[in-house]
Order: sequence, then structure tokens, then C-alpha cells
Amino acid sequence: MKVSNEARDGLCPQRLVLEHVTSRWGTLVLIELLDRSYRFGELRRAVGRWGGREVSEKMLTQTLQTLERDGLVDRDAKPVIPPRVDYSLTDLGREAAEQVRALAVWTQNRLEQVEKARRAYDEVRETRSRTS
Amino acid sequence: MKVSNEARDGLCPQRLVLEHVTSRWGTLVLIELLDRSYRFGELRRAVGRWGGREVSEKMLTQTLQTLERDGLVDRDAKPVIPPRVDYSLTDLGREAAEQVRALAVWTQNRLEQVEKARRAYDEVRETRSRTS
DNA sequence: CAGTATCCGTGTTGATACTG
DNA sequence: CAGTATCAACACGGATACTG
Repeated sequence: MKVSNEARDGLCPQRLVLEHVTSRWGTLVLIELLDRSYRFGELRRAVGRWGGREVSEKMLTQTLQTLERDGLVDRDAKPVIPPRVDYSLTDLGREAAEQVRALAVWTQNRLEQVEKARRAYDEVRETRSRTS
Repeated sequence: MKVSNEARDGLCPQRLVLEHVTSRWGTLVLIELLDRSYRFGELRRAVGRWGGREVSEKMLTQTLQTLERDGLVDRDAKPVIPPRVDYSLTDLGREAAEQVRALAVWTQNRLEQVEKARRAYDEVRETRSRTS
């Protein structure tokens, strides 16, 4: 089945971990799981509520598997029908998630300044292309 | 010239910033610039020393432009020949970079545990595929 | 030196259909 | 419900050639 993990090799190992944690869906999953444990579909909807489009099943699966393999997420599959699988953070994952959340909170707080900077940047560029 | 920034739209703005900061080269650039200011080519080599392959000129340019537009990086182009351009962090960028570095340091410190978790994960999977 | 412009391979992503 | 399998699209990243 091969989740294309060793595919992108040639990088030092900590960069690999860093990329898993900071990956598009990795960050959101970690932050969500900081609140509480989630079931698969539930987590999918929760992540979707972050404003962008919803994460596909495939990507969520892949993200969760990667994080589980890295020992950041715990997968608890209950042998019932219909299936029920709960995902939660390990102690290690909680540490990572807190760092990531700090970054997200910072982003949230500084968003105004960033957007102001962007307007300023675009402004001068715009002016230049008119006068050139 | 269009750096494909508004291309990936439909995301809430803070996710955009978060993705810039946590992007493949964004993290490394921010961390490097935490030490001191760098010239373009210098920065390119510095980032390359992180173990992976070197960043292409194109990607470095793109990364720096995005970070500059977000107000995180300051670009100082001196009007000399040959050209000399120095990049450094703004106050805003320094805050972001510190968060990112904290994450990188955490990754470094916990790397052993992550790799141990990976071996354990691969172990059981291996065993299962043999006994199935 | 510090970019820009262009082309192009491929990895990542997502839609869809299917299974236990 | 919680996935897996397969396929197609496209954005990303890199190589190369060129400019001021």
C-alpha cells in the first residue's frame, strides 16, 4: 500500500518529522486533537471547519497514519460494528501540538499586521507597474 | 510574473500565513535569518547545509518574496554593481521565526523517541503481513 | 551577483468507487 | 463508519537559459 513516506528521502530525519508536523493537514489535526479525542469522520468535519475546503478521506487517513507512525497520535480501533475508531494525542504528540498551536495563535494575533504589510507591498508594486 | 499566491484561495487568511511560515523552505529561511542577515547566495548555501538538497534559486526567490510580502522579511537591495541584496527579519518576522525555531528544537530533542515509535510501528506491521 | 522567464517531470492532492 | 484502491489534475519544485 505504501504511503510514500520513504519516497521523499535524502533529507535529514528531523526535517522529515518537522514536515509531518507542519504539513497542511498535520497542523490542523494536531490542533483539533488538543481539545479532545475524535472519531474519524468527526475529525474530518472539525478540520473542515477551519475555513478551507474539507480534507479528503484519503488525506486524512494518510496524515493520521504518518502521525501515528511518528508516535504523535494514538489510534484506538474498537472491534464493533459499525466500526468505531478514536484518535487522540500521545504525550509526545501533545508536546508537538502545543508548539504548533502556539504558532497558529501567533498567526491569528498578528494577522492584522501581516495583511497591512501585504497591502503596503502590493501598493508600491502596483504604482511601479503604472509608472514604468 | 505571478507567484501563484492567490491561486490557492478559498482558505481563511491565517491558514495562508501559517502555510507560508511552515512551508518547506520558509521554516529553514526563518531559522537561518534568526542568526544574522544573509545575502541571497549565502542564504542559499546556508539552507542547503540543513542536510537535504539545496534550495533552487527559484524557490528561494519565491519563498523570500512571500515572506517579504507578509512583512516577515526585510529586503535591502543596495544599488551597486555587482548587485548586493541583504535579507533580514523584521520584528514581526523575528517573532514568527522564534516560534518556528522552538518547533525545530523540539523536533531535534524528541527525534529519538519518534524514531523509536516508528520502529515499533513498522515492527507490528511487518509481523502482521508475515502471519496473515 | 541576484535575480527572471520558461519548460517540464513528478509528487501531492482530490474525486470516485469499492470493501469489511 | 472507517477506511482502501485507483485514476486524473495540477501545483510544486527543479533545471536551464537569459538579463541588469
